[in-house]
Amino acid sequence: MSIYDTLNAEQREAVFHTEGPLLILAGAGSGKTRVLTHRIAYLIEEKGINPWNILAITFTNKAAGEMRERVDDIVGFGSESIWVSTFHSTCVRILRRHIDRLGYDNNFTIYDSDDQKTLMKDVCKLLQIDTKTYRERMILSAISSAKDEMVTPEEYELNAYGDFSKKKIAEAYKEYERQLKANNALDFDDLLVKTVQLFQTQPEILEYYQDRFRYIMVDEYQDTNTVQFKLISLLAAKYKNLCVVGDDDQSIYKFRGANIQNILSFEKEFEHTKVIKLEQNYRSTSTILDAANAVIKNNVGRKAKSLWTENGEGEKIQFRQFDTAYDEAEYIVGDIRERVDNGKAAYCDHAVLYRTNAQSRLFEEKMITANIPYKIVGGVNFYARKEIKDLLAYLKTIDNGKDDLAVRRIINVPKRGIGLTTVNRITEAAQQRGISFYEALCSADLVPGLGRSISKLESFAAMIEYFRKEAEHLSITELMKEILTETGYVEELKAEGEEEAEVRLQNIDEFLNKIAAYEESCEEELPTLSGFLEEVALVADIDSLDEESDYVVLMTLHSAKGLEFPYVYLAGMEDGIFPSYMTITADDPTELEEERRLCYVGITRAKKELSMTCARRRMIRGETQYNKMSRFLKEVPPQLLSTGKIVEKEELELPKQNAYVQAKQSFQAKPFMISKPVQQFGVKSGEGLSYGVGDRVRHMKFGEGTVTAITEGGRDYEVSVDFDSAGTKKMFASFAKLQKV
DNA sequence: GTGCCTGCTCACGGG
DNA sequence: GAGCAGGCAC
Repeated sequence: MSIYDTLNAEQREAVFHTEGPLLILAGAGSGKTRVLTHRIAYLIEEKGINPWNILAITFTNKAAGEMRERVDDIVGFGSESIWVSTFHSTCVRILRRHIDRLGYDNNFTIYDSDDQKTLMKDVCKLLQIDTKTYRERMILSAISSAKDEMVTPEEYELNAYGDFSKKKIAEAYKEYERQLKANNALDFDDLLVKTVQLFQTQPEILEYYQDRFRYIMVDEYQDTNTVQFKLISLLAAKYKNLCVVGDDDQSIYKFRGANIQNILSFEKEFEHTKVIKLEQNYRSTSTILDAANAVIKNNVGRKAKSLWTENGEGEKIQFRQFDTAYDEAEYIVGDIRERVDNGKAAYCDHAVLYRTNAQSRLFEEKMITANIPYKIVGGVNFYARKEIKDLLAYLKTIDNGKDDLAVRRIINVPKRGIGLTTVNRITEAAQQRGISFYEALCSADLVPGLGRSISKLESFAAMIEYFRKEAEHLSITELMKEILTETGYVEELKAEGEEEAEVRLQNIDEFLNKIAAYEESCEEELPTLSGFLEEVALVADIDSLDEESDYVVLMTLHSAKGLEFPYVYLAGMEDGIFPSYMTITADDPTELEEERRLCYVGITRAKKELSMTCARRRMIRGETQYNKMSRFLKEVPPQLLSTGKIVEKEELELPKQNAYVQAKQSFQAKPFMISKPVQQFGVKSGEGLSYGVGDRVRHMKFGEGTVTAITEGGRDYEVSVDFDSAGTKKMFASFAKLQKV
């Protein structure tokens, strides 16, 4: 009995087909990761391929981490020399070694979208482009699309012939590129573009990597864009042992240039491609699968596919419509709480998926009140916080003095009396002399009109030079600590004493932890400053989902791709949210199709049970919006849905019950048929609670305290308690389970 | 040069 | 609702 016996016929065919181009069309949950990992094992163990010669590319860090883990499990010896990484980190690893051939320093900086925006602002100022007519983001997204298609600034200009706004963008593109290069920096798109350029201009480097990566595998192939396709085509051109796995129904990244044509071009670019379809689903119940199929079949532009499963029918899909987004969040949180308390599942068996990151806040609040451990994936990047960016700018300045953006960011942080006027004078001088900002600053005495600032500039430069010297023999952690004390950064925050400063200090501690974690994780390779900065730039969430801890996962539908959970909640199923307002109003019907594929991805994440919820009104950007239920919901056959306990009319008009029971009941199951808001029950504040304002109460976690206020908060009572040790907290009566003492 | 206030924009998604 | 740019007073 070998490990390959557990595979079905098609999966085995894919595993055993090792030579030549292979296209695997794998439906959701059809075990494609299993195929890829087994294929790697087969290559090494049965075909005697050196693990060193294998490259597996994924889209997200999360997917890469998961694949890495599974490969380690199955391969055992030698698995660490297989490259398992994202497109972007693959490129960075290559560029770090060879980008000097393209005229960059090998310790280039990577700009995130904030940096890009800052740079573009400078560009627009320089070219006198009015950012009211041409928004920085608009220009940047045009440039990004151009780079995805490998269009150079010069080509862009040629194409723009006669089109005024395109011409403007072309100008900005050119200058943006010039400044990036001057700063020795690359943006995310450049990582791919420059790698392709490197391969196209340096045949011997290309050949080295072709020989190295004799066996290449690409996951989520449907989401590759033109430059990514070019990259793998170049790498695989010599041996043609390229295996790509994709599902056109799960293509959800058209917005960043994903090109479905790549699946079609694949068979053109690589002759004699073997195509294998995986159609048996091992993940979900047939109910969930039927719903997914019913939704996706409304898309016109797709390849016919028939997913099937041997799994049972399972539970119906739960559907609820609520009055407000608060109610929705409470229902979901309460449902999870109940299932965990009943011992039916652990926290980590649950995932809450939503369309936009902004929706996470409500769930976060409710999870905290319900004392449910949770983890938000994605969202505001830790490394995008102000204090962290400041500290990173120090490290970048020390590592790469050409990064003007970084130097300018910290030249007056903490305050050292170097103002905007001085910075502008230096910028000008640097531009005139064609040197970097930092170089100009070092010879400040040559810059006219600086006056008294010169001494301040000199001491700043002396400090950076001192750090550079220290960096030679200190670890990154030690260097960072040195920076924190020498610059007075921590001192300044401590002096503020505000709560916000407190949070920032905690984040700095967290940052030090992350540095330490990086230094530990580099076992053989020496931890370097550049290495750390690179990891930070590429990894959104350094700590990926770890299996050890037990928590509910909150994330966007996009982040959820490739993952699976026994219990999945799709929240915010409303027209205007999902599908988003932009796609509903768009002229292009394919945008709605992309949105529908996203829905398909969401549904097929669920293994056992799926719940879909929506709210009649919710706050968006500070204003209340009234939404209809999502059109995708209506595409699910009604017989697959359950709307929970239907409360009869009489029951609604029953004499007042105990308010606590009522509150609990109303958030547990509020079917969408009820049009009468529960608030109208006519219960007065505090009635039915065993305690009132001024009473002493006990809370499971926070201990004893005094009730200061009770207000009616929609479904439930909101109770404010001044705890003796934990401070004042607001909580919902039904969750807090307060005991009168 | 610094700090505060106002008003504008932003939000669709990830590396 | 939040974060940021620009304007204005000190």
